[in-house]
Amino acid sequence: MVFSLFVLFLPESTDILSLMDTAQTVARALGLLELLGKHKNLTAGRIIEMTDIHRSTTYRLLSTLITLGYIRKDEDSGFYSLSPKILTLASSVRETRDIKEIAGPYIDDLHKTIQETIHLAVLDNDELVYLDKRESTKNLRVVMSSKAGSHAPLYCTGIGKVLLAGMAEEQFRDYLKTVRFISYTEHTLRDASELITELDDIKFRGFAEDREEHEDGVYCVAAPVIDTEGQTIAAFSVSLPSVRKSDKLKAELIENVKTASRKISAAIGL
Amino acid sequence: MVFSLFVLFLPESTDILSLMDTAQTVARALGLLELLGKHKNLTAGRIIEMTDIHRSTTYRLLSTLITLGYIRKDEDSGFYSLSPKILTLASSVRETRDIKEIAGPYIDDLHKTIQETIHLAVLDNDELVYLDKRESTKNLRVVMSSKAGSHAPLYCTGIGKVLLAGMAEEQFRDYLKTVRFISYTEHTLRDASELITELDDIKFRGFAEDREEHEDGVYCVAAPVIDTEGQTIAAFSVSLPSVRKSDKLKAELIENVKTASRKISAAIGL
DNA sequence: CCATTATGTATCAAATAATGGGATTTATGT
DNA sequence: ACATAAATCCCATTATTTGATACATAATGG
Repeated sequence: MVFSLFVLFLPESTDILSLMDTAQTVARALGLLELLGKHKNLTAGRIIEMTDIHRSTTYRLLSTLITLGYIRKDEDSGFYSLSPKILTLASSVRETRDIKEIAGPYIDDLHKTIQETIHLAVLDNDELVYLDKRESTKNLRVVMSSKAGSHAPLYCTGIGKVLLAGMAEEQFRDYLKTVRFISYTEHTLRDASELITELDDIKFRGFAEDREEHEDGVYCVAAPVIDTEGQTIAAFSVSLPSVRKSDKLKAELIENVKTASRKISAAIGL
Repeated sequence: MVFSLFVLFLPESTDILSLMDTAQTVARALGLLELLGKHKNLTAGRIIEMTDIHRSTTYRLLSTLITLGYIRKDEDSGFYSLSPKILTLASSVRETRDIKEIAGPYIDDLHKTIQETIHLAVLDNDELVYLDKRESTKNLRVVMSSKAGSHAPLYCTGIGKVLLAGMAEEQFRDYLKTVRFISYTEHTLRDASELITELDDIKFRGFAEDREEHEDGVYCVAAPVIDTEGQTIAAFSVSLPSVRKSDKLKAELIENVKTASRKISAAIGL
C-alpha cells in the first residue's frame, strides 16, 4: 500500500492542494516516479491499483514519462521502471550540493581565528557570485556591497583570480574573448598578458592575493574549494584594510586560508 | 542558451505536442529539473530568460517542485538547485537497472555451454516473476508456460527457493504467514519446517535444486544474482528433463551455474 | 475453445487546473 | 531616499487535463 503518496494522488483533495501553490499534474507524475523508485517490477495494472488515478490518466502520464525518457517499459514483462536518465540528474545534484553548507563551519572557524571579512563565491558565467559571507568584527573593516547573490568581476578580485586559475583551458580562452579590463584602481591588471602571468603564479602557489586591484585600500587573500575530481568549484577570500597588512599578518593569513582551503575541499568530497 | 528544451517549453508548439500523447505541464516541470541539472547557480530571473515560460508559470512550477522536494532555493543567493531527493530516486534506478540486460550476455554464455532451458526471475511479492528465458535446443526439452512476465510459486521452484534463501528474516516470516503448500508433485516440500531445512542448505551451498518439486520429470539448478550490498536481487535456473540428469552432468551444471552466478553478480555491481 | 481478465489506444465532452496578464509587494542599488 | 528590478500574489480566461466509454489485442484459465 502507498501512504504519503495518496495525499498527492487523491483527485478531490482540492482543500489541501489549493492552499499550497502546487501543480497537481506535476505532483502526480513525480509521484509515479517515486512509486517506481520504491516498488520494483510494477505492471500498469498494479500501478493503477496503487495510485487511485484513473486508468486513462495513469496511462497518459506513464506514456508522457516514457516520452520524456524518465521511465521505460520492458515489453516482455510489462514492467515499468525508472530509466537511467534520472542518474544524469542525480550526478548534477552531487556537484551542486550545498557548497555553502559544507563550507559554512570551516568559514566560521576561519572567521574566529582571523576576525576579518570573509566571502565565499562560485563562478557564474564570466563573473563570480557570492554565496555567503562573514563580516569583520573590527571597527575599520571591509564592508563590501557584496550581499550574497551579487556579482563581481573575475580578473580584479582574489576569488575571481582563483576561479580563473581553476578554469579549463577552453573556458578560460572563452573568458578572455569577452572580458574587458576596467581599471578600478591603479593596481588593477590591465590586459590578458598580465592576467595570465598572475594566474600562473596563483596555480603554483595555490592561493591568490588581491592587492587593491578592485578597491583602493582593500587587500585580500583567496583560495579555492576543489572537488574530488580536482575541479575548482568555488573559492573564498579574507578581505582587510591594507593598512592592517603586515608581513607577519600576511604570512598568518595565507597559512590559515590555505589550511581552510584544504579542509573545505576534503569535506566537499563527502 | 538552451536547445532541445526549447521544443518542450514553447507554449504554442501544439502541433508537435498534440501529436504525441504528452502532458505539457509535466514536460515543463521536468524540463526545469533538467535545466537546473545542467546549469548551476541559476536565479529565477535567468531561468525565465532561458525557458521562455511566462514569469508567473515559471515561479509556480518552481514552487511546486520545491513543495514536492525536488529542488530547493538558497534564500541568500536566490539560486535554485536540485535537492538530494533526486538521489533517492537515482539509487532505485541502480537497483532496478536492467538485471535482464546485464545478465543477458552471461545467460547466453551459459546457454551456449549447457544447451538447456534457462530462466531469469525476480521476486514479486510472494511469487517470482520471470524476466527472461532461453530455451533448450534439444528435442526433449523443458517448455514451461513461463513466458516472461508470468508468475510462479516460490517454495517449489529452484529460483523461488534461491530467492527465499536470500530474503531478510522479516520478509521470510511474512512469507510463511501467507504461503499455502500445494503439492504439485510427490516431491513438493510439504510444510514450513521442510522448507526451512532446505533453505539452510541452499544458503550454505549457494545454489538450489528443484528435484521434480513443481513438475514431474523436471529437474533444475538455480543460483542467485547478488548486488554489491549482498542482497539477492534476482535468480536464474537451468531446467532439464530428469531423465537426462547424471551425476556427471549434475556436477557440470552446478559448476557452470555457480560460475555464472558469480559473474552476473559482479557485473551488477557496475 | 470460448469466456474472462489485463493491457494499451483512441475519442471526446466536461470541468478543473494551468495559464499569463497585471497589480502588489519586496528587494536592490544609486 | 528614490528609482528600478525582482519576486509574489491575484484572478478571469481558456486550454489542458481529466475520466468515462469504447475498442483492439493479447494473455489466462477453465
